[in-house]
Amino acid sequence: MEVNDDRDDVRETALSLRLNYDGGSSHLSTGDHPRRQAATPVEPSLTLGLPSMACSVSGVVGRMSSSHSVISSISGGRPSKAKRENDGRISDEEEDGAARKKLRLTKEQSALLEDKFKEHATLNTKQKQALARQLNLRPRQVEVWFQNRRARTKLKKTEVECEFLRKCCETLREENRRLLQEIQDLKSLDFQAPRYMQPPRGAAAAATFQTCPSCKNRDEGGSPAAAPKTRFFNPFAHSAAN
DNA sequence: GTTTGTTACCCATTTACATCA
DNA sequence: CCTGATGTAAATGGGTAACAA
Repeated sequence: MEVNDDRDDVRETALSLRLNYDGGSSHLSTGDHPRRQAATPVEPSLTLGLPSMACSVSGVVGRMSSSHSVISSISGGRPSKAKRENDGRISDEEEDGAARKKLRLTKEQSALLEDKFKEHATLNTKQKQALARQLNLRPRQVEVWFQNRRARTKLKKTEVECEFLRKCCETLREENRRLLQEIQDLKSLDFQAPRYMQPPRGAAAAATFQTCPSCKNRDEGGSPAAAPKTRFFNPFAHSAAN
């Protein structure tokens, strides 16, 4: 068993994964199983991108190509706690009788998986098996990688949407403040509006204000609603009274 | 039409490990 | 150097849907 002590490799792989979030268009592949076709497609990357996410990964990828190892490394660690039974998913423990070890993908494996993910966010059985052979991994590992990759994409998308909504909220809040200030300014102005525009004062108000139709209907219909009558100002009635 | 088994997927969570203070 | 905290990716387990027998 090879112990991976190349921390830079791991770090660069993790970095490239982060930088590649939503980096390419995702397509739902045509699966060989109907269930796959019915699966929820992973949505294409958002056009709304944060500047920090648009940075190029070419430098990272270029450095990644310096390594020539192909077989993924497995690090030592604690023994596995559980294994799944009657599931068809074979754990490391079941497969080789040893404790579960966490596989660390090589840079080449990660890069190829990323490339495939950009082409298709999901894989059908044949694609999965072919990719597994190409990467010297088990199909289950390829499947898990794609599942986790879709989850990361979804999480990133959610974060972007959350940020977008936060900015929308702030914009609306600012607009609300502006409008409230505008109302305040208008109220403070003792401008002489045309008479028909002016709200009635004193005794004239009683003759000018009318019960709104809905309240009127409710009252006449004997509705038990105890809400106070809503009255509204009818400038035309006021001007007609004059 | 209903039941059962299979397959494949998503999701939440756990686990293993690297990194850093 | 050691250690605990933290972040991240791989892996697991549970649930569900579609389909065939």
